[in-house]
Amino acid sequence: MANARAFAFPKSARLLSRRDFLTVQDTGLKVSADCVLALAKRRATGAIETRIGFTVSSKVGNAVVRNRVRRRLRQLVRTRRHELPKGLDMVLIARNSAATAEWPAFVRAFDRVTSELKKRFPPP
RNA sequence: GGAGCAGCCCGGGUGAACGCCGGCCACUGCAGGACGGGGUGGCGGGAGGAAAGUCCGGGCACCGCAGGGCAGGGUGCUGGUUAACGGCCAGUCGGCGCAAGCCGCAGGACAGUGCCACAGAAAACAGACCUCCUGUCCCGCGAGGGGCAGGGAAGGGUGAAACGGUGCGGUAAGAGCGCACCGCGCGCCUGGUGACAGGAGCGGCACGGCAAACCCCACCCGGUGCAAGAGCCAAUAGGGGAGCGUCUUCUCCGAAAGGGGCAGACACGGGCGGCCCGCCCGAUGCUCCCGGGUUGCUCGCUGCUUGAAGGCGUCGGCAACGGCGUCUCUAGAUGAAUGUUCGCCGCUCUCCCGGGAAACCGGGAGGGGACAGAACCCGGCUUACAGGGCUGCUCCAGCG
RNA sequence: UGCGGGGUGGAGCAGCCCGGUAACUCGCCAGGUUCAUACCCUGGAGGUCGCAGGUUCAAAUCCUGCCCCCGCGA
Repeated sequence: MANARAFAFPKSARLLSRRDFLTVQDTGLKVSADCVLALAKRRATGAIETRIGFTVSSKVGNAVVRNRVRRRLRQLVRTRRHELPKGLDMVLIARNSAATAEWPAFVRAFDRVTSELKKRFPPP
């Protein structure tokens, strides 16, 4: 059943409230990669699923640009979510350069974030 | 063929892989008193002409509203149109353009107040710096200069603007002093619903400009906004603090001190969501302050023949628009869906190769493809926009 | 989503209401003073008044439409 929808990205795998964003941003671990800034924190209880939220501020561009950046980030997370460590809360913040970045730049940035997080949060 | 004006329309298409939001249906099975929630599958739907800016106008919702007045805001040629508008349509006037057309916050300056820098003699009510003319006196051989009395405002100069303009006559010099044309004012006639236009006449020039200065006039406007508001809701929960006056008549309890009740007066406080008059309220209740709880959920919200809805046809109207008939049903998110990646086709630009005298044709490679993302819903306005299409019209040139 | 404030030499700010000359401080340049520097004294340069259009004889100022920055409430 899990294989049938391996690339799904339902709401249960996303951060949805302002409180969650703030705790991750205040106490989480920073990983910087080109056009993206990632923040991660291990979830308090023994939850398995990694939850991810996106932040694209108005400094990045107008509404069309912001939507495109957020959809590309979500596409990355959707297809390669299984590569990330389990049981984390993450926030991906788009930098200003994300407005003009091409698709390969997003892929390289995600590679950096993934390898860095695997070092910081090794599987038990 | 070139240059230009106006109006309308389009805003890439298609395929694969993997996804997101919502609706309906089926199966599954979690919880169970019930509403419900999860998973899987199937079938439909899923951004714009400006969705933008938030500049106006409405719908809808709550609050307020006996009545009156004052503030405040808006609009501003006329007539229509509309749910309404600062929008739109038609016309008038003024300006620009050879023209098609375009632009205009375009009421009132004898209701009042105010301002008009610098320059200039003088800046709004008339006045006279240089000067012109007449008479007379003085100085000087003379040319001429000066004083006084009077007439005049044509000429010079300053300015954005100088108290009608141009021409002819007239005069000592001049002056609407007279005449013609133009401008201005007044009433009359004609046309028009009206703004206004045209005509003949009279007056003999008085009444400078600025109201996108205060203002006056006419008309319009209650406030706040879907985080409105309603339900789940039991809750006006439970808790702490402060305030609720004075005097008088009558009366009740009491031996008295004092306490209570009704009514009135004067204050005080509160409410009437801009203010005032005015009105209402003030003792098992009311008002204010402190403090506590809420990642709240659902409806509103997106269609039940819906809705100031859209398409087509027809009728009325110059048109905006309206009547009738018929067809269509068209996104509903809430850390916020409507995509991401890779191909192909079409458009366009550059380069290379081949053919050709050239226009061009065939093949290959590379690049470009705008402005911009619904957030309660409509009607407008304004602003941004690669490229393309259609219709009508104007001017110029050539040919027939 | 509603509302408020601001944009003036390189920097900070007046002037705007009530139209006519853009003032001040710091900084910059030149000269003086000093053996030299600083302080001080004298003189000078430097501003499309955010952009566009309009009203007016005349606009930083008044009106209209845009752009940008900052702040506040729900």
